[in-house]
Amino acid sequence: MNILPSERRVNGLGRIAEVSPTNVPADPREAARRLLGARLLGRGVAAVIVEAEAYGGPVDGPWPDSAAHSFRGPTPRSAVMFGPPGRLYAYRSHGIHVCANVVCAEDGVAGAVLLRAAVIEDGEPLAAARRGPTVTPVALARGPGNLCSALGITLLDNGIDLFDPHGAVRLELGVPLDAAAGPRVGVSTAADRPWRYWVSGRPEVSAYRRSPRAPAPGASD
DNA sequence: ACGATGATCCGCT
DNA sequence: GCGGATCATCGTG
Repeated sequence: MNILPSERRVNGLGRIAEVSPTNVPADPREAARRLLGARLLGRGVAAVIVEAEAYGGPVDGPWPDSAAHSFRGPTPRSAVMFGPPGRLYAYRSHGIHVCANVVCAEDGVAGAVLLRAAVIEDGEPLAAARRGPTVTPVALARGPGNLCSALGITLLDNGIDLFDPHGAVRLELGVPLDAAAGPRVGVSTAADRPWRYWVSGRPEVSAYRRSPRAPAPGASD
């Protein structure tokens, strides 16, 4: 029920200021777990991450991942993924939505974490204003596109340093949390790989949907 | 230059 | 559960 142990809580959902490393594990799977419970501060809204997915890189890298944008090497869109860790990789999905990743691998290596859902901790009226009048509180930042919308993250933020204390969008790590794990949402390849992590029981976690293009569960790929 | 394809979302049934 | 919106991106020719 609680995101953090009760003695660490602030405002029912909070986390702690003194535990705020400025880096994230290089391995995208460890980084995704580590980002659960982290606080994302974006343009008047604070939100605690409760769902994230790990993405690797090309076949010759440490985490070959055919589902990653970086799989076929750097392109103009995916260039940030090959840069230094701690940066924001923001991309447009389906022409409309913006999705946010935290680059975790070392400079020159592709590896990142897609932020999929968060609990609005502060600035809920602003998040609601961005999302629209019919959206319920648990859905404000449920889903990667909705999360960016609620926090005011746009493509213009692509490449910013999330650990810059003066940045417009910032990240503060929290205490490590237990994570449930399962397959990633909507990927048509590597669809069985359990690289999606979430905080059990949180209603803000998005629903799992398998890509209709993915092979039948359990088929080799 | 063109066609296929989405790391999605929302509304409808 | 299903399908349409909607267009940038990327690979291919």
